Amino acid sequence: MAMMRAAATATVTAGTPRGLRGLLFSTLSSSFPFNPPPTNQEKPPPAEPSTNLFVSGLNKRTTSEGLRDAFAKFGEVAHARVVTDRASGYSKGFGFVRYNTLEEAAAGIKGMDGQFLEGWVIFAEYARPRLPPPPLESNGSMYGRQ
DNA sequence: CTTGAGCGA
Repeated sequence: MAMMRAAATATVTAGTPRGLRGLLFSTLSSSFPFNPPPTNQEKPPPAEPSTNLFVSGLNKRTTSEGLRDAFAKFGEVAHARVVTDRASGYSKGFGFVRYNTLEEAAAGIKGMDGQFLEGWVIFAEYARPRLPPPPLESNGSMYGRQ
């Protein structure tokens, strides 16, 4: 009795890894060849063209002046601002740069995107409009509307 | 380090 069990266990244990591995590999290879990623990873443009530029990856010590000076090489910078938390006064690590024309903005993005600034690689792309104001309707604010 | 806030001219 004992030898039967031992023989069976040994046989199964010895043959399991190879058999399973070969089977799985074969199945996976047939089902998933080196095809391109099945995930529909679309790559839409960063944002619609705008004169406002969003720059991220800034160093904590980088200031609006540094941004303006860095982007002024590709066009006239109408406005440059590094976002900082006014509550604590700490830099959030990103900023915004506005040009007067879309051509300058595009030049600034293509010229500064992926470049190093203050020791950090920065990313530049078109910025989106700021957070929209909430409808904010509540009792007391309405004076007979609705 | 990845989407900002200000109001005095």
